[in-house]
Amino acid sequence: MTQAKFKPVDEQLAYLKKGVAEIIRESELRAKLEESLKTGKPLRAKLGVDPTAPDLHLGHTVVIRKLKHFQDMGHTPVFLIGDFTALVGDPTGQSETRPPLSREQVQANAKTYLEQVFKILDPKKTEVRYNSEWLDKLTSYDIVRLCAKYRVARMLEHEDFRTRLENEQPISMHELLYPLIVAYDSVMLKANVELGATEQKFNLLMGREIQREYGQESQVCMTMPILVGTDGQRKMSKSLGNYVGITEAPGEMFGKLMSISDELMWTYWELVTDRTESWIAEIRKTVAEGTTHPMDVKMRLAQEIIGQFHGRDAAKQAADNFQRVFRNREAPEEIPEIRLKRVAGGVHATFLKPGAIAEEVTLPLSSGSEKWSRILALLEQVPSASEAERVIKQGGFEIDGVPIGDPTSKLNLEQPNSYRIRFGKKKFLRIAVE
RNA sequence: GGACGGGUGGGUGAGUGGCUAAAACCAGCAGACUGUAAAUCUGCCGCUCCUUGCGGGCUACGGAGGUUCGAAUCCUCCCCCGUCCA
Repeated sequence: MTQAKFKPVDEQLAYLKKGVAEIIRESELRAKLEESLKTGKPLRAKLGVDPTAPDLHLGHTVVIRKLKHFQDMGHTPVFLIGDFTALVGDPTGQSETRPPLSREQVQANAKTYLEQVFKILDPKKTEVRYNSEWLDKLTSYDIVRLCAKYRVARMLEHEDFRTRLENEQPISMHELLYPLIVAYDSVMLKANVELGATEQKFNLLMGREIQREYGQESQVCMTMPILVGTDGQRKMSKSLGNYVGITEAPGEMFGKLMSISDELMWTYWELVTDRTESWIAEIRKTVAEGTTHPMDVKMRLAQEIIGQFHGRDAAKQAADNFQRVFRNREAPEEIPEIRLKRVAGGVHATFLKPGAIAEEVTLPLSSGSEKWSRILALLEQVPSASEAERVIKQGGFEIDGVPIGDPTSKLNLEQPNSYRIRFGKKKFLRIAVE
């Protein structure tokens, strides 16, 4: 434990400030860093996450990456899993009360969450905590005392509560408890810094006040911008369908990242890569001058991001594949294959995906040939046969490179053959009749 | 507990007895354009069947009944939400 384990305060501060939306207060952060440098004691940086859904997307990583920055600077990342608060439900940004999760769901989510988080954080240096550790033990007495420390009027100042009141939408009692409980977590963890997205500001600030009430020095709040989703409009979220999941296949991620607008790409450089601000500014200048093509910069961005989760090679491969399919308009090198085989009482289908386990189903098909629209629906390549028919009518269907516009065209199930299918923009598959 | 307002397709939201698979907008999908995109334009956008047609059937407006030739629209009961008053 020597003082040399920390870098000079200015250097740390510069590193920690990259991409942040707001620091409350920067002067306090500086003071804490100085104190830690002097005593050799690392700061405790808290990030609380509710495992309400099992899958992380890039939006979540913005703030996790900031926690990593603290780790990089030698401080202690405290990764708090809100297994208790997940049962309460964060009202932030919610227009409705969330359906409560069961303990089992929360446990399961927490596990997969951590696996994903450790793609970014170093598990050996991270303090992982669960807030049920202390929240389960609170007595009614403790809860009443905690509630006594905050005023209703102030609670209702929270924008989400306010707008819900205005819009005549329901607010449940337990939702008012959420910010208080999150603040209490900071007390229990003795957090020096708490990270969160900008929408968490209210909750983070509450931590400052409640810590003071419990005789602790207030934490510094550091908020990160919300990552805009691939639609370029709204925040990235799974329910809006504008997300890039970090466990998604490289090819999938590549496609999604390339679909963001040129303008939005700069935000992604800033929030989900390790490039410095000056590096980003430099390359942005060359694009503005026309010496670098935005598409190439975007492909590079996609590669860098994918590399974080899948490794360099996979990222490179995804890039090559993208080049092939979308720029050269060829079929991808490896496409999923479905083998169909006539059996008694139907047709047996085997799904072969590159790098995945084969799956098998039996389809209730009796006639010798069947319409493509129905086949694709039964194989769950489209939501419904109507949908498939629509796409076919609109020219989104090709067999072996030949557009098929006739919705009545059929697949002969008796004649062994192999077909290379393009369905819509992105879907390629091979169907083999045996 | 009382008074009032409300619950429509993935979302917002129009529609007060037939012309309504239900306006409009958003999202989504396909095609065109392009440097992947974005933007723009065109079309589609409940499910299903076939002879793919301004075709047939089924399902749908919180739930259950009822009135009617016919109900998202009228009636009854129930459930849910909000506001105000207590």
